[in-house]
Amino acid sequence: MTPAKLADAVLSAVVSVFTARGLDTSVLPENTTVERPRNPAHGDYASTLVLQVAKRAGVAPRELAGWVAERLREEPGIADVEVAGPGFLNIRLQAAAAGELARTIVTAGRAYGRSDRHAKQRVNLEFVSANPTGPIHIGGARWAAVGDALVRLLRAVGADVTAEYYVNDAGSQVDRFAASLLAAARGEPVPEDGYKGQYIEDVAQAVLKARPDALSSPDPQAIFRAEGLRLMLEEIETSLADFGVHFDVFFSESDLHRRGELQAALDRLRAEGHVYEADGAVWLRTTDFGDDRDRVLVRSNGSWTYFAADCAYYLDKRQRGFDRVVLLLGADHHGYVGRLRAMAACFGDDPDQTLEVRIGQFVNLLRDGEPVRSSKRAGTIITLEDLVEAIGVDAARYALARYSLDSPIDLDIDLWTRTTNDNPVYYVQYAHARIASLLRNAAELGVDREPFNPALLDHPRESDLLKALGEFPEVVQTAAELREPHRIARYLEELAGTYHRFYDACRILPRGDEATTDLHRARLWLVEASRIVLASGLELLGVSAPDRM
RNA sequence: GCGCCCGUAGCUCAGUGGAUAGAGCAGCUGCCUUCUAAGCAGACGGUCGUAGGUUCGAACCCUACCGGGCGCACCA
Repeated sequence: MTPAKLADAVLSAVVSVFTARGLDTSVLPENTTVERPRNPAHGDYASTLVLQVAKRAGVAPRELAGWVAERLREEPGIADVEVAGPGFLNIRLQAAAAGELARTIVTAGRAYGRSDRHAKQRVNLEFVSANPTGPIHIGGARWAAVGDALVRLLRAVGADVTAEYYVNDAGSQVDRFAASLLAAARGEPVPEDGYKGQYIEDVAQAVLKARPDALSSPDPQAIFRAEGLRLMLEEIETSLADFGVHFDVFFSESDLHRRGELQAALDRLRAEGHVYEADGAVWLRTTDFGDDRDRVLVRSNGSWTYFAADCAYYLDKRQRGFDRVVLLLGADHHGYVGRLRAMAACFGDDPDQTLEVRIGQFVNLLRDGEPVRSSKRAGTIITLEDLVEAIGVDAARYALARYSLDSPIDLDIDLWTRTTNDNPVYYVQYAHARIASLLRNAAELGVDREPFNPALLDHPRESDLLKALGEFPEVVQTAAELREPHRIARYLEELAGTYHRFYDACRILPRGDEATTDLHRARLWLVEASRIVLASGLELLGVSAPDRM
């Protein structure tokens, strides 16, 4: 029996008690969940549903709990139900019902934990979107790891997701980039406000190689601009691909300009009545929808603001049919949230429904416990590629995805490069490799899984493992809905620990010339189920599940 | 000054109103003649920043304060 099915059984027991006693069923929720108590004395699962509804139903919680317990005990698969404390329901499953979960998981395979709950949702998830004026730095690496995991998670719950990268190829920073390349190609010092670093030199040379005529053309900077952007973007795509991150769309800001979408967005906002002119500039009255101050769309010199492009971009996404626009931004952009939400409202949308801005804290790099300064302009960036080279793709992705977005990450380079066994990802991967090895041995010994008697899985470590495996679907769903992939990593660490403890306490394969028993076979189901969930969870994070370590 | 985020074990961090608050790492004590010891067991370690409030119940929700990070352009 899965926790979800048990929760359904609890709810229907409550409904039937309410109906039988003439209580007001409208105070009941549409669905409920069961918890896994830490204390084994509190049963395999516990429900707090009675506590939540008793007061509004006008019944004493303990009395209501008693009625529900009586009804629940008749449910097949349930061994016992106790009323505890103020009205907790502590439920114990029959070993056979609990053990059946192993069959459920093995039968479902990779589909276990996945659902179509959000199948009707079309989501556009934009992340990284680093300026194409340099390589992806360590901060961008975090959004790449988290964003890609989120894409996988949302797809796991059935959402139709487009992973998108916004290429800021139209602003003045691109001019500075082009000017820096040109200067480097001419052997001149880069401009004061230009970009520094070896990569500028490299890209400049690459441009010259592709376009030997660049310096003698009528507008050299235009060539360095176009070619430089192309090369830089290529490099960014390559390092992301090496990191296992793929985007469905690289969306160019200059395309928005070229297609006149900024003007179209402005017209639309004007028609909605939120645009006015003052001091020679064109403003959007975002204060109508909670922003601190109104925002300029067209400067008094006639040029578009970056924000105007944001408006056009949002409108473009909506017109492409996305009903949910999700942005992953760094903490330095949190000041944008208010204006972005207000902008969506100015278009007539309800930002609570259509726009979601997730703010992530930065990655601080430490070397010997000292912060490492990372500045793109000064050329002292630590890039995604540096990180991968130092600690590998698996460790890097895992390290960047295992923390809450709200939490800044202190990544000590020396620690991560020096010690590999301190790394939690190995703990999880090792559990998978251990299982793979064991399954190879089982195959060699000719141990089969049939027949399966789930009632034999009644050892405490076996029950713990079954319970941990049973949590996976809800963890996936919660992680997807809250946009918090780190929950998957934390879950996997817990599952790996539970497996290691099971492995330590329970012999799985027959030793020496022992005969194969039904217990060996039953445990093999449990082991295979564990492998499936570990591999499935690691896949959601984009981390490999090795068969050997 | 205003806004957002954070404050939980020595360190790094989990914990979307439930029971005795957890994990990893560091440090201590044990466990490999047969399934991977990159593992396991045990002990140690806490006024959940402070003070109030909300309720059957608060690390979690509300208010104030303290401390830290990051933002507050006709820059991008």
